[in-house]
Formats: sequence, C-alpha cells, structure tokens
Amino acid sequence: MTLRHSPREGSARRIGGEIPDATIARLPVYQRVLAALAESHVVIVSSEEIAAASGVSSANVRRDLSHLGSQGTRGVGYHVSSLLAHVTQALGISSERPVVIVGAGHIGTALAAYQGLPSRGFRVVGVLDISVDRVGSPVADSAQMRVRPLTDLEAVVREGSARIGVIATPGAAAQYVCERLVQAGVRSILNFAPVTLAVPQDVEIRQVDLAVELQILAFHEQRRTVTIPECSA
Amino acid sequence: MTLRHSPREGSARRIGGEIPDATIARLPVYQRVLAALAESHVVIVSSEEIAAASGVSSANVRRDLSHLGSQGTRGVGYHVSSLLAHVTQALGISSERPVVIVGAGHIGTALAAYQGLPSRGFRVVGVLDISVDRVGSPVADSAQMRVRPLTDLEAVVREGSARIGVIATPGAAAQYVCERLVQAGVRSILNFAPVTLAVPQDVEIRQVDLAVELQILAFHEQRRTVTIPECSA
DNA sequence: CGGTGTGAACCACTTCACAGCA
DNA sequence: TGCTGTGAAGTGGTTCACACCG
Repeated sequence: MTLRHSPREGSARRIGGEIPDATIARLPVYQRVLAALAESHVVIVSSEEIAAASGVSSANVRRDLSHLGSQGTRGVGYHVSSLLAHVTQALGISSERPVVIVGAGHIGTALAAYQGLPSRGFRVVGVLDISVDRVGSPVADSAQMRVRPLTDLEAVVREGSARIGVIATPGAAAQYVCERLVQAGVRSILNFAPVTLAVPQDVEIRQVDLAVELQILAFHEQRRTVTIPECSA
Repeated sequence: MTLRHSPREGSARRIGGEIPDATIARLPVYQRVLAALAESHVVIVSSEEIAAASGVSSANVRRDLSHLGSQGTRGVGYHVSSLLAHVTQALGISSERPVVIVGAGHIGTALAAYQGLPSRGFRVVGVLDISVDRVGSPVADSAQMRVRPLTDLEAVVREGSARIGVIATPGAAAQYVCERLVQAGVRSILNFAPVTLAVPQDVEIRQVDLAVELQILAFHEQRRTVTIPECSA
C-alpha cells in the first residue's frame, strides 16, 4: 500500500461526487478488466467475475460500482461496454492529460516508454534530466522525443499545460525538483524518489518506493519463517 | 495505497507479533528517516520530528512505535540509534534476503541497479529475460552480473535460495512467469505487470502499477477542476 | 431463479486527549 | 516541564445478509 492521502484537513468540501478513496484506487483496475472483456467481445459480466479478475471480493465490487450510480441489471449482471464507459468517465479519462517526467534514468524512461499510457488518457509532454549525457538522446528506443535539459522545466510545463508531474530523480534532487514543478504550476506529483516531499496542501503527492514494497514483502516473509511450523491453521 | 493484503482467511493465526499491516507499511519509512538522522549524528528525536519527516501524524508515529514495544523516554523522545535498531530488527533486515528479478526491461533494470537495496537487506541474485538481445548483457552499466536466460529461472532461484521474486515483464508473460516462480519455491512476489495474478493462498503478492498511480492522481486532478471555484472551504 | 443494490454489523486504523513518568 | 504511551472515541472501509427485481 502506497501511503499518502492528504491526511489532514483534506476532503475539501466534496460537492457532487463522494466516491471513497479506496474505491477510486480500484477503479483503474476495473477499467483494465472491463477493457479486456470488451476486447474479447464479452457483453455481460457479473460482480463475481469482475471480482475474480480484480482480486477483490464481489461484495466490494458491487459497493464500489454502486458509488458511480450503478448500471447493473438485477438477476443478470453489468453491461460491459456501458459499465466501462461509466468507469472511464468517472476517472475523467475523456481528455488527454499532459504529464511531465523529471529524471531520465531507468524509472523515468520506463514510464515514458510505457505503451499503456496513451490508452489510459495520458500524454507525456516532456522528459527532462540534468545530466548532459542524457540530454538530447531519444526518450525511448525508436521514439522521436528527446530528453531535454532541466533548465527547460518551466517551458515544458507551460507549453504542454502539464498539471501532473513525475519525479524519477535520485533522492537528493527530489525536493528541489518538486519545488520547481509546483512553482511551474504542477498540482499532482508522482514521486519515485525515496524521500518525503514537503508541498503546499493544495498539491497532491503519491509516493511509490520500490524498496519499501520489497521490505513489506520481506516482513511477511520473515514472519512466516519465524511463526513456527506446527499449529498451521 | 497499493492493493492486496491476502484479503480472505489470511491472518494465519498470528502468534507472537501482532503488528497491524498499516504500521508495517510505514516502518520502512521510519527506518529511512532514522537512518538519515543517525547519519547526521542526531541522538534524540521526538515523535513530532519523525512525523514531520515521514508525512504521518505524531500520534500515529507513537502508536506505530508502541507496537514494537517502544523504547522512548517520556519527556524526552526516542534514542535514534536504538530505535533504528529496533525498527530494523522488526523488519527482519538482519540477514541478506536474496531476490530474483524476471524481466530486464526498464523497471527490472531500475530495481537491479538500485543502490539502496543492499543497505535495506536485499541482494539481487539474478536478473532473467527471455529476449536474446538482453541475455548476456550487463545488468547495469558497470556491473559484473549479466542477464540470464529465462530457462535458468529454477536454477537461479535454487542456487540463490530466493524466496522473493519480482515480475517486471509485459503483462502477457506475467502469469506464466508467476507460476514458474511459485513452482521454483518463491513465496513472495512483487508484480509490476498490469495484470491480476492468480496464486495459491500461501503466496503473497504485491502489485505496483505505474499507470494506476497516475490515474489516481488524475482523478483528484479532475475533481479539483470540476469542483467549482466558489464555495472554497 | 439469480444477481444487484444496500442497510446494518463488523473491523482496522486514526485521532483525541490525558495520565504517567523522566 | 515536556513528551511518551494508551484508553476511548471517531472514521472509513469491508463484509454480511437479504430485500428487491428483471
């Protein structure tokens, strides 16, 4: 589990919607599952089936879907294409969302090269790096976009109208880059650097730390080993 | 928040420990913060300070630390080095945990090259890929380890005694790789492929999907834009 | 029937507020 | 005095179980 919601005084007077955070985090998964079903020309699907394909309980699926004014048919199930449309709409992926990526190391490049982004509504408007070795080289093999120098950050954000930024730099640079992004107008940041960023409260941060994920796994692994053999459930 | 705890019938009769999942997810962060403080020769730290550096409330920090039989001093704070030792111990990072990585694309390479792993108790015992283009090339610039063919998977797991595996392949290959990992004895899997993996209940999965993280950010971004100006809190 | 939608119970985690102690 | 540790209250999310309906 990644951390970070705006923990404090958040919930800025939710007006219309009212979809729980936990549900939101699952919507993209449902979207993926439904898209795959649509691809396979499946017309109707039950909450049980969605559940199996998403790793969530069926009751939870129904509850989640009910939050978006559910369109299921009792005794039958959900109409795949119409449900997919609803989920997609709820996620706001009608338009192309411009994203700027800072750091052209492995992670930054991975994201920039990720084929799945356009179909999910994102467009990478720029990849920046401070290293002269990387600046000017193609963002991905066989891509026409080239890595730009960090000095172009404000220009890239402005020209691309980016409101979402990704920090894929070493930890030491992250806070500095973060401030420049915020200054340039970015309001949502996905941070891969292993540091806690300080930001104004109207900026949302999501933190993904690869080592942390491994450590959580390791903890359970350890407990499993320590928790003695006998007395298996 | 990443998904996936073993949701169902998990809680395999917890015996000694009893540390909540949410706390476990934060321990690595505290560890990082404490390590930085120790580096700076700070001797004593308060829950308030840890909170600020971790992006958590101070009450939450105290509660979390109390779960590991806390060693704070009332009216003073926590002794950095001893607390760090406790946290590290709780995370079970006394020993080197072998990890096998499948997929030598950007993400797999990023993880393999990540400097922070050894200090967190991990050792990458092998990076595998199916592509002949990648097999045999160095795992990272200036690393002596080389990418091995997927056919070596069982051998690498066995020789390295890996119990933790990382799947950094395209989605289509993930379930197949997953099954081979489990078959080979891996019990904990970190999955970067955008698919839900089916595994026996005694195998733990953690899912990290870069596009999903972006979509969650985008949702809030959208709501912010839609939720009209006036009536600001 | 069979599967959705949902009140109600349940559970896990967080926050409050303060007693207790160096 | 000041900060930890923790009962008690609060919050948010999940699961149960069943009424409802195509």
